[in-house]
Amino acid sequence: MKQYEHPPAEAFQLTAILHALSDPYRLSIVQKLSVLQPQPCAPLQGDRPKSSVSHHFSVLRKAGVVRTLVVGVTHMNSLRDAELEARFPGLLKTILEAAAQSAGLPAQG
Amino acid sequence: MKQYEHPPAEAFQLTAILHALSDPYRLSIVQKLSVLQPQPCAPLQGDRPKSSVSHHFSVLRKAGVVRTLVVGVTHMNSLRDAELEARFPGLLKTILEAAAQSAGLPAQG
DNA sequence: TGCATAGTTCGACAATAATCGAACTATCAG
DNA sequence: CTGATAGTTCGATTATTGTCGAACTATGCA
Repeated sequence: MKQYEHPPAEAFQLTAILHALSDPYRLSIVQKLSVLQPQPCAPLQGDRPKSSVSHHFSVLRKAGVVRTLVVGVTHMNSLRDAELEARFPGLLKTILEAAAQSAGLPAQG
Repeated sequence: MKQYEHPPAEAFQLTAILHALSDPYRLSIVQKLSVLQPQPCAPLQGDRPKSSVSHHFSVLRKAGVVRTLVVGVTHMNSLRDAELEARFPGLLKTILEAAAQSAGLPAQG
């Protein structure tokens, strides 16, 4: 049950995080994780082939946005929200709010 | 004195903004603007050739991060902070704080 | 009109990133 | 060991970005 490498919070790079979140597909993964966590890759896959999904998760992992825990045969992903919050306070939350806002402003109008 | 096109705030795309800010050079421009605004391109140029600088400003403009006002022979740039704040509350501020934090935590240690 | 300044546009090239099929690895069930 | 499942790695292709010199545009000043 080999695990992944994850950068420590001190090594997080703001530009890498912004880049990771600047892709709509990856941003949508992060949004989904923010409401249900942890979650395997499969239900987050959408219509993409597995190799693409794997690539995007790897970008998210390397940026420090997501942590992947190998448990049995599935890979459980969760946001590294506490570490992100400690390193870059408010960043993830603000971006998620902005994302929620831009994608069909919920039940208000 | 022809002016530039700038997207209206309603057309801002979160992913485009994140992408614009995910480049270290562009992020540094935005940081400099945040402390002194408005400012022409020249003093923000760093060591890059004019054509590169122009390209990066164009990315920032198209994303809605920067507004460029042509006044006489210089192009005065400022952040569209109020509009950004209205559209994506806290986003720019949080990113700027994160940027300040990651680039050499000031006088503390 | 002529020249300097500030910045853009063009076009070519280099580097980075996204996409996807196919083959592979690891774990679990039988 | 066999088969199934979950996801990765590889390698090739394409698309998007960044970079920069050279030519260009617009304004201001003499």
